[in-house]
Amino acid sequence: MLGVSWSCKITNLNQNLLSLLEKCKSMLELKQLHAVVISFGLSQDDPFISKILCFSALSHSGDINYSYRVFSQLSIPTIFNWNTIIRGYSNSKTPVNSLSVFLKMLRLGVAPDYFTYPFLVKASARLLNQEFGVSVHAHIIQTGHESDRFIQNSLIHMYASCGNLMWAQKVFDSIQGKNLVSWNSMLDGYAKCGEMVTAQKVFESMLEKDVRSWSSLINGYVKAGDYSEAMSVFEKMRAVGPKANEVTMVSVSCACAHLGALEKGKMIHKYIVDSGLPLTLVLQTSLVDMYAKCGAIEEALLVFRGVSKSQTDVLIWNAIIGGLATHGLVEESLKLFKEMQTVGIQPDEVTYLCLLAACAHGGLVKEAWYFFESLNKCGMTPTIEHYACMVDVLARADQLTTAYQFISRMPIEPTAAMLGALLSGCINHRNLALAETVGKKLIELEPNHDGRYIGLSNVYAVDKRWDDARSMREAMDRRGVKKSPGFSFVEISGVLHRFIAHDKTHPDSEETNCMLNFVFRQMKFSWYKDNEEKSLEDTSTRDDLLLF
DNA sequence: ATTGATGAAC
Repeated sequence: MLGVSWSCKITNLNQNLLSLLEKCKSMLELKQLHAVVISFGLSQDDPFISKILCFSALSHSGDINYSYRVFSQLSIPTIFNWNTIIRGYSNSKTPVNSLSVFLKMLRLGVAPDYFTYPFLVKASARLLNQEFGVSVHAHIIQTGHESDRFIQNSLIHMYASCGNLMWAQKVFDSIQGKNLVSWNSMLDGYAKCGEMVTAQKVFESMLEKDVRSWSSLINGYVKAGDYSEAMSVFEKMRAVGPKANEVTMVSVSCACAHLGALEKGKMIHKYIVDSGLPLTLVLQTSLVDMYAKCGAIEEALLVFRGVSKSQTDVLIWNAIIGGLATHGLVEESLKLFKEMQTVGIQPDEVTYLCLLAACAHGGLVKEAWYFFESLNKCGMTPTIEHYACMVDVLARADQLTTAYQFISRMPIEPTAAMLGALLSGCINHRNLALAETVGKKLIELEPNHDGRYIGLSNVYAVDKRWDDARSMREAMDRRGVKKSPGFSFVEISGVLHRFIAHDKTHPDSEETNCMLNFVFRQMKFSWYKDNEEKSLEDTSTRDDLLLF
């Protein structure tokens, strides 16, 4: 009697424990339940251990390292346990550990199964390591799993991620009975590699399309820099396609950001709210960035302030700090940086880049040096962009010699953009001797870049060396450098208008130029008022050359 | 139990 009752109680306890493990929400809770499992002597008991491994390896609030520690205590892990760990690492920050665990498995003579390989292939894809991918592929063939569709689909993605579209296509062609995932993986592969003509063809030949197909195509156009095409695919999707989701909207708002299309951006925002899509942090970040890039910094702040501080991460702080910096709202930008530290978000390399950009706009040399040094103190290595920003700060603040020395003492080679910043500093602050040296260096560095000749020509023009200035035009012709026409976009009532220099095809071209001339004359007038000592004749000739 | 996607700076 007693035995039956006890075994009944234990069964109940086990059931309760299992259901508690299934409902587990946090690592703290999981550790408490794990303690119970251990105290009941069940630490080798598969159902419990499997649940513990799954939560800590796969859940969003899990901890893969904890999972691995539990795993390594097992005397005989099941294949399911092995797969859980490999899968967990494949989604982690260190996918390379998936491959270490795989090697361990092979050394112990444990046979992987058809669940193991998709995780391993994913790990190789995330590492962008084709060598790993190919060895995993070899194992797949050796163990006779090459016609598993899950495995084949993951191989397409891996090869495409590594830039090997030919092999991705080969795997795709070999699939008997391709499914939507096969098609989407192939489409996404072409789109990610910027092969938009092929991507478009694949998309059109698909009989069945889902939200991922559309999103891949849109995102491909965004990554390829064809933002208007991305927008028109989205319009078409709204008309005939499936309902857009968060990923679609992130791509679309990124396209608006690059187009500076505020009206469209606002429509996108409205669409997100109206269609009841959850405003996730990723989406909010892209909205903040979109509004900032479209010049609507107030709207950007509104979206940003709508996120509760405890939900924020470094990316959204960077978006708003950088947005304020480009709007010249330097004080606000630095204030938000302080606020970010109060909230406890650690700044990263990009944060410092935004801060340096703010300093450049505000002429804050001391602060820039402080940030540049804190970057080093926090154990981060300044990138070429950080150095470029510092040069910009110094050049704008008329510390040209310091800027020049800074460049020569850098541990890396200077970029053209960096010398360009120095050059414009030299021109603005009339250090023409240094300007000429830098201008010549720039042409040496980029002899096929039209702007570099114009840069040096501008130096001569400011110096009134008109013949030298004109000779730059000849130097360009001699070397066959073509001046590519400049163009800009203007959005009026949601319609994008493109203006190319000297292009008169726009219906309102005449009226626009009339207005521009008016504005230009006004500007000149106020410039003359501020610079009365400069002679009128000289400047008109100079304008001519500066604008060629 | 499995495969396919998205955000920040330059």
